Amino acid sequence: MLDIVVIRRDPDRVRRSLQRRGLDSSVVDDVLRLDAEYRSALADLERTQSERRSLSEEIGRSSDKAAATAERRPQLDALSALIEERQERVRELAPELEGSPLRALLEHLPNLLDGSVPDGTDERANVTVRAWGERPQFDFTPKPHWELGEALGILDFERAVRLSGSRFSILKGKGARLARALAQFFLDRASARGYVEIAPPYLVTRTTMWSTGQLSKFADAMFRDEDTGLYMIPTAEVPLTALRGNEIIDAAELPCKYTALTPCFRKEAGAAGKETRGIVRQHQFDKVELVWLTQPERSFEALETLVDDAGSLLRELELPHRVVALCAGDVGFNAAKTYDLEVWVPSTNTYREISSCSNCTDFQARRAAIRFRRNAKSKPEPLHTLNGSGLAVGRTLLSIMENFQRADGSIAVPPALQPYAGFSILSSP
RNA sequence: GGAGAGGUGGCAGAGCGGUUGAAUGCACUCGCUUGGAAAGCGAGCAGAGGUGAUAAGCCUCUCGGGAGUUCGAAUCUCCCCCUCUCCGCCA
Repeated sequence: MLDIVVIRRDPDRVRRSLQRRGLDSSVVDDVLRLDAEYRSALADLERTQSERRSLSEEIGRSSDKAAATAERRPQLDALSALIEERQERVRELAPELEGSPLRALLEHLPNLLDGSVPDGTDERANVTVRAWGERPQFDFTPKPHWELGEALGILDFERAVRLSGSRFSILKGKGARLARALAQFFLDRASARGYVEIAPPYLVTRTTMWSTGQLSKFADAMFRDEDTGLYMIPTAEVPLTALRGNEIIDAAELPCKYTALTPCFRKEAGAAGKETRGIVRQHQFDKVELVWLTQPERSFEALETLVDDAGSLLRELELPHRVVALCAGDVGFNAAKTYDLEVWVPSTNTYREISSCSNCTDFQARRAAIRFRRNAKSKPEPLHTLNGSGLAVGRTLLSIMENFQRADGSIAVPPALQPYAGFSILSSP
């Protein structure tokens, strides 16, 4: 949620950001108009409330309260009627009330883009910041991971479909073990870099989901239980970011860094027909997430650290990859700036997103009411939140399979992972 | 799922219809005191919104959430949520 005060004071900045995202900036005028109406209605209401309040206090002070009430009766009744009327008006306009037009507009305004975000409307305009590693040279034709996996008996798509339908997969034997090893490896590295490991709920309330900004945009992408109204998390970003919601954090405690391994559930409703093969895009996948809560002035520096935290995993696993700064049109709803980490996938001869690291500035913190106090005297203010994958287990697994495949269809395990896996070669049983 | 108890400021904990946004204690901030500290003393210290200069001041709202009764609600009524204890079920 954007700060309404910023919209009031610097509407041009908001318009510019919307335009860069390729969105209609005229909503800003609607917001300003509704906001002015709301504030004038609020002032009217408060004036009337104040009048009635002083009358009530007079009654409270008098010795004969019944007489005092009777005496002021007509005035009180008139004021009460007026208050009711004006309350109704305020209710219609209030930005904090669900269902009000102003709230609806505010809810759908994406975060302000940072100035350093490159221009552009879609992923073609994304800018490669740096690349790391040598792409593997094969003296044979590299196979896609699903072929390798099925041949090795570690991936089973047929039975997964039988159990749960399309976009599910089953890992078996050493495949399952390797996935577990990766998750463990990621968590250990995150801990070493100062992230506190959290085992959060995988089901969260609508309010929690709303507070991290998932609901306005991703509502139809999420699984939800009808009975309880609980949502299955699409990423651990949700519980980790909302973890400190409605709290006022001491500045000395910042930055707070959290990590969690969780399954992520996504309907992938908009992705029909895309990437139906393999384990690239699934309804359920495991991911280790990294989340920061920082002081505002440190958040962009934190973003660079976060990207390095995620990148260090790929370096250790010796997976060739690049870091891409998303262009204006490609940066998500919550984020002010995003870097994607893309890993090399030999079978498609392309880089493929394996981590997305975003600075959400105060956008989520405002919704979730995560605030901090600079010192004992100062007012609470929203802090900045960041999140990034560190990393997606399935996508890492498939990139290891493809990058480390050998002519005989076996797969070498990256040295860093071997202590976790307990084996160095994955071959047919 | 059943029965009971309870949800008040950063924490603990009073208040149970009238100037109470809230006693008291702890924590915290500032000052006095001190060689320095502790203790002691004095002052301050919830959040949100509006207005103002992102000041002071002023105004409104908030005592789990929502609705209601009343001139007036933390206090009374109803609904919901949550926590705790006991019982049941259970990985």
